[in-house]
Amino acid sequence: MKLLTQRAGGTMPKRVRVEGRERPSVYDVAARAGVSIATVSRVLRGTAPVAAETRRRVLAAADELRWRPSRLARAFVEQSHGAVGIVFPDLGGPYYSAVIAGFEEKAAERRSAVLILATHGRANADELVTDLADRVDGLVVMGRTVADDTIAPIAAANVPVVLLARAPVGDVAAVRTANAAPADALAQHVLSHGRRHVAFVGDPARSPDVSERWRGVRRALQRGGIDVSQALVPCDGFDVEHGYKAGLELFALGNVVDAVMCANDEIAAGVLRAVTGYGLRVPDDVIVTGWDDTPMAARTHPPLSTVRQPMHELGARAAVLLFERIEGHSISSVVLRTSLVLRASCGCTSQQATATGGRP
Amino acid sequence: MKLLTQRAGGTMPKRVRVEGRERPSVYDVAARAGVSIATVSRVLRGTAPVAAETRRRVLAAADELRWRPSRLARAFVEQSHGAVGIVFPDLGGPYYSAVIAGFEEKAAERRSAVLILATHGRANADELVTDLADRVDGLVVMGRTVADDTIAPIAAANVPVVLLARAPVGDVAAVRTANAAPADALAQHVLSHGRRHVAFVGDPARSPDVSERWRGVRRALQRGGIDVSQALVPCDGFDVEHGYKAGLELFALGNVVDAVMCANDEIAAGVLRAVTGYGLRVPDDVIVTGWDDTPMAARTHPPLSTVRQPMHELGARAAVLLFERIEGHSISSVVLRTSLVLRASCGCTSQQATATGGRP
DNA sequence: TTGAAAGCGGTACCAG
DNA sequence: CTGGTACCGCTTTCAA
Repeated sequence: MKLLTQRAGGTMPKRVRVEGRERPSVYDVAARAGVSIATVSRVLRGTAPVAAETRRRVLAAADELRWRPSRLARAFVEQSHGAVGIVFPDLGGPYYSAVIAGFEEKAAERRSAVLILATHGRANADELVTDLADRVDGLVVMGRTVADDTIAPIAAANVPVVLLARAPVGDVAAVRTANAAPADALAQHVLSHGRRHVAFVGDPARSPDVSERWRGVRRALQRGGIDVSQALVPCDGFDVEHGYKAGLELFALGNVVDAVMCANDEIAAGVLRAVTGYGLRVPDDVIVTGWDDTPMAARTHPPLSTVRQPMHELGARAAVLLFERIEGHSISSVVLRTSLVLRASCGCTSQQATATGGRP
Repeated sequence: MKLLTQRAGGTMPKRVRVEGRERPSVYDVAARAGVSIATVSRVLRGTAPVAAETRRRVLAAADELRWRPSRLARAFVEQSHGAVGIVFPDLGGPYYSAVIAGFEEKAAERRSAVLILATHGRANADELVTDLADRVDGLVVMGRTVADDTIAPIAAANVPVVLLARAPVGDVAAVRTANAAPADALAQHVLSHGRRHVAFVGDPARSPDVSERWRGVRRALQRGGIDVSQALVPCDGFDVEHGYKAGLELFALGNVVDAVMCANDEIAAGVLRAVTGYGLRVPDDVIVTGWDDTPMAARTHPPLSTVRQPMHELGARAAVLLFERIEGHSISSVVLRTSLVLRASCGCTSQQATATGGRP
């Protein structure tokens, strides 16, 4: 054995390495097994037939040396990171968790790692995303997390990109859910409960989703002959606190509002607190609606009427599309279906669900 | 210029490459700028002085070719991934979000990418973690996400590891918060409200944190001469739904319970619903307490008495420790301080906070 | 079935 | 200040 590994002009690796603290390499394993590095590679990858005995020796050597092929080297030679990235504005809240979970699940199936970047409104977000693009085989970017001007060069550099929760731009595909149509339907439903003073709480500038929802709501209100000039109530965030604040302000203004449609469930929960804090009854005095149908929607008092969107699937589909794109297939955008979930907060007692918008 | 790049034996790269669809490499840039690849590297890294004019030419060439050095190659030659990993059982809920946010913040400061792995109780979690360990410069592992037997070989292979929300094992450092002491203190406080029938809702087998909390509670109860044999109420998850179910079962048994201490705030919120659903009053009939002091704790009805732990800092400290370890420094474990937050759910109206446990 | 050798795209050392 | 070149650890022809 000793002889084998030392025969001149034979399998001896050029670099002589002392088996010390260092991480072993293919050369060490090859030497120990008395074979060439090519054979070691073949055994590990199963890419070509290897004699059973040789195979055994290689495996034994690898095991004894506790060798694991360097991912760094392998990634380098294969020109593939074996990882995909996903960019969010934030990580908190049930919506993001669900989307990420869906994405992560599909990535794990493909044995791909997931790089997560939450921009948190950092000033250098664009830089971080550009940076991330260099580290992954493909990238999913949510909503308006980064500027289109940042995405364009990345996509142009042949990095597969899939947009999430927004419209496609150029030839960059997107996965999103229906917004305007179900928002319109929900608003119409609110009107059908006899309401005429409807407010929408949310910041359309914050996300394409919200922007579309507001558009749908406004459309329905206008169709109902309602003045929408005062209907939009700003809300700087998507969590309960921001909803609560917005709710307080809304009623502090002494507004006569008999329905508040919110950009998501958490804002709605906050508004609900504010409303009841003012001694108003829901839905009798004021209707409140949410969006997403997160678990909390069924638990508020009263339970929230909302629009269910498949958050988990949103992430999963984005991942699937991304991997198809990475594998060289051409992909096209997807709009997922949503459904109205009517509960007590709009005055409906029974739950009904109606599919709206979206072609899957 | 053309001549320059073609002079024999000169700076012409051995590999002749047609400037086509391919990603440009240093060789292309060097050729275009009429310099050697060494100079290109120097310009980019600023690792050695370069003449202003040369520098300009290199930059121009890089720009024209839209060249960005390959991260794959750089990582390979530098033997560094420029990324750290973090392993969680799950991603939902405010606790994980906050911890991740803290971790991610520090990672971004170091210009390191973050690889997230949520095991979701997958059967092959250990395999995924071992896999992840090959892709990062260091790893943070939360609680009992994976078996110690999985961690050991990773740490033994010289991959920096920091444990999170659990005790250190061997020479692997950990960042955690105080549990037993504040749990003991909180339980004692509950007893001071005259309660004698105290239950603890949570699964100690699920996380070291919960295990310690239960230990502290039990200690206090026993010290108070209370029988703890029936005090532990199982709860399979950390969310509101599981808390609700556990709460229902607890009272369905016709138990005479006058205080329910929960493993976290969300479970407590669920229990609160169940309790009030049974027509019991909180805190008059039953005291309910949580843990974490997540934003929701202040919003429940009545607001939750709980134990505040610095979730964001937990993630941040883990990151800082990990980077120190990656940089070769030796690190030691940290226990972060927690504090009691007493609100109405235990019968206290005013909020008081008392630091407990932990040495920072 | 196996070995030799050519890269992958950078970094950094050594001369000049 | 600049060029030549030896790696980094692995995968993959090409020959034998």
